[in-house]
Amino acid sequence: MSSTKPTRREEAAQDKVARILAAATALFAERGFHGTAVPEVAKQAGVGAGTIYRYFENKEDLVNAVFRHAKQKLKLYLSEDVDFDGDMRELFHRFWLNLVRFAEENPIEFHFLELQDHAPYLDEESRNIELEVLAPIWLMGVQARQRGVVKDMPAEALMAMVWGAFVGLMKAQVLGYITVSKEVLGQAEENCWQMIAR
Amino acid sequence: MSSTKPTRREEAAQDKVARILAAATALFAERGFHGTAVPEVAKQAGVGAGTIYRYFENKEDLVNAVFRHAKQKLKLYLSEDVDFDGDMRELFHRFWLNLVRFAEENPIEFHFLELQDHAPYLDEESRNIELEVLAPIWLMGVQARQRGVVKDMPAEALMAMVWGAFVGLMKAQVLGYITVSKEVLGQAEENCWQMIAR
Amino acid sequence: MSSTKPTRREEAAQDKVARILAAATALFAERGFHGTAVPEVAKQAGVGAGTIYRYFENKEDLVNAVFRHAKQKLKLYLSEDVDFDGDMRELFHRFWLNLVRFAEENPIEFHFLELQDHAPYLDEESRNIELEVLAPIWLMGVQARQRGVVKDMPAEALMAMVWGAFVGLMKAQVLGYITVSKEVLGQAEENCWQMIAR
Amino acid sequence: MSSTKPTRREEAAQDKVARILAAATALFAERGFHGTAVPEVAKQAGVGAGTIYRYFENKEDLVNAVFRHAKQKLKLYLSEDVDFDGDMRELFHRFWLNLVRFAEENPIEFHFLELQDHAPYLDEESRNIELEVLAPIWLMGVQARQRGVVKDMPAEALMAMVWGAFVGLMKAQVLGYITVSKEVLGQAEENCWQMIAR
DNA sequence: TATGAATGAGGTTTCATTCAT
DNA sequence: TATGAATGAAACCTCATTCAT
Repeated sequence: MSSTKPTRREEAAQDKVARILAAATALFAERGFHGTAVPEVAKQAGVGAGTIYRYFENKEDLVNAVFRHAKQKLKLYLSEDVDFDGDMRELFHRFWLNLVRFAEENPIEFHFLELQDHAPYLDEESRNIELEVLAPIWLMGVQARQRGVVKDMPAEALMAMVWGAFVGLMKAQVLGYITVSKEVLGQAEENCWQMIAR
Repeated sequence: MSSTKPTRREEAAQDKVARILAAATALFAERGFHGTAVPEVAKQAGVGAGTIYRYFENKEDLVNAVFRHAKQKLKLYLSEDVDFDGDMRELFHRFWLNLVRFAEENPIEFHFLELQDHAPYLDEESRNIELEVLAPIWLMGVQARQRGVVKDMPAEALMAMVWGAFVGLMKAQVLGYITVSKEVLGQAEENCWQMIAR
Repeated sequence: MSSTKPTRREEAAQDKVARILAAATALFAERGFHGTAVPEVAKQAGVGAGTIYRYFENKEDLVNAVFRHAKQKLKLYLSEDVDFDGDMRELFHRFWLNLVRFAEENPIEFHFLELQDHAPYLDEESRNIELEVLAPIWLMGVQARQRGVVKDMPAEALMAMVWGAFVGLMKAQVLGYITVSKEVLGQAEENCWQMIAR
Repeated sequence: MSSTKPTRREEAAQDKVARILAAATALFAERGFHGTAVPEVAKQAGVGAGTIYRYFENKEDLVNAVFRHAKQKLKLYLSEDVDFDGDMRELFHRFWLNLVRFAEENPIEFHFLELQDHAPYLDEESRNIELEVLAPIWLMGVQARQRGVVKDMPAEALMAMVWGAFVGLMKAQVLGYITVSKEVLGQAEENCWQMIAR
């Protein structure tokens, strides 16, 4: 076997990084980048302030790691069980379910990713992963256009509207305006499909 | 009467407040609340740092004023020429146009309002105005539900999705993924209507 | 008159900068660059820690300012009443007196300048002034060589030895090994002349 | 007997201490005491950071050890082949050669020792060794005075000037102002003798 | 009333030292 | 015994706020 068992030290380090990332994600999501102090992250992660700087160059490096970690997870969720060769409505359903599951199982990551203005601190690697996440969705959009199942608009615009509608629902729930039940989510999916379907 | 013509001093003061609000809106929109330094706001507004504190208690008070100012403007735009007694599709069209016009004519305010997490610093007055803005939209939603023109879902959810779809479009444009032409906006309106129409 | 009287604010600022420079010179001379904390400088200067950063970009900028200020003063002292066309022994005497006067009247600056390893933080402007200080001494050395009054060695080496001998005396005094009286200084001058004279 | 042949473990420990001292000397010489981080010393010495604390109480203890080690070496060099009963010029020549050899063969130690302001961290043992190093030079000075071969000044002052002249030469070389050849060093010795000789 | 220099609390980051392995 | 990850005190620096002018 190539993956021999890691030493206890390596385990501890991985655990520590994981705890730092989790704490940072939660605090950045709640208060934004500038509103979060590094020692607060350390405290919530249960480590010393200096420890964070053993694993991350600086605060920007940390937030980029958080961003990449969350996007990577989103990418995994979105790509689950998708079949680009099958029925488009079915594919859309798949993506919708995957997105719902991601938002439900990772509300903090979802909130963090929906924060505006990551741009000022994202490095190139982070910008690349952003594109990787969008790629399969974009592929679906393009195929749907080609097959004539969706409206005659830029695929990117249609995708942006669906994504936005979903985010709008989630935001309204967070703000307490609505409660998003399973049933509402199901209806919302059909609504979105009708929004884009020809 | 209280509204006799203002003295030159009052005019100067109003001008100063206006410049401070404009500068603050732009900077908060660009860098967020915590990422913006009060002296920077003063510099961009062309006033001394201390002057800001003559008109606003502190930084939080300033951001609340910016929030209220932007929301008030949005409220004005949205309420223009709306007729709740007429055709629902027509009313929807009206709201859509008003929203488009607001976003086009006030991109900075629009961006500021779409920033997440105003919550941590909003005071009660600011939260109230938020509801005032939503009221007419909510009224439209409720009426449309009653008349059976829209889908059988919580009106708030439908409104949230439409709003979200519009925001999604705008965001995709800002991020450079699409260009939102007049034509696309018109199609998007019809798309959104199909999303919610029964 | 071109130099109208400065406002009280300008006076206060100049006074503040002077006090910061004085405090920084003393502390850097005593404990070195890395051994001196900026807030300590502020405290000794009687200003807030932040004030230093209004006048100096950062700690490095401060130490460069200290260096330049001290070197500039040394340059003024050294160039007083020197006559390059007269007798070389007389010129040497003049330089020696000037140097003695500088060290006596500005012991802290002298000590600061004799610290080793300014190099790591000196910027170009600071390196330039270093050369300006050496220029007249170097000129004396070269002339003395040409006229055949001093030994047949590189003028720079002779100058370095004289300078070093003087510094050695001062250092021995600081360390408590000797007391350098006026008389000793006079003898030392003659000794140094004999060291270099042909 | 205590000095039986050392075990391999003892050898390893001595080697480790030697490497730590060498690394510390180089880094302290280059960046000063406060500018040098203990983990950097460890890295350059090829040992773990904690290891340094097994052999030295703390950073101050380490720099004292470096100081003593360098001074001890200097003492060895200086005392080589000196004959206090012989000719003074000959003795002076001997000391000069020894000093030159030390500086040439141990440039780092020489640089370290010439750093100003060791005082703040030197302990008593270190101060004592300083005196041990000066003792033979001082003895030469006193004898030369008694025999009337040198000028009628405090011997300490004469020694300080010679030492300073030599240091001045070395410093000018380090700063790039001159190149100190064997020939220059020989002339410099004669110059120094003329400086102090009656 | 308006200014912006001054302040010092608090932010990011480093590093001497410890201690589990 | 040797390691180096972990710590937290303390460094440098920023910025919300005040106040003399």
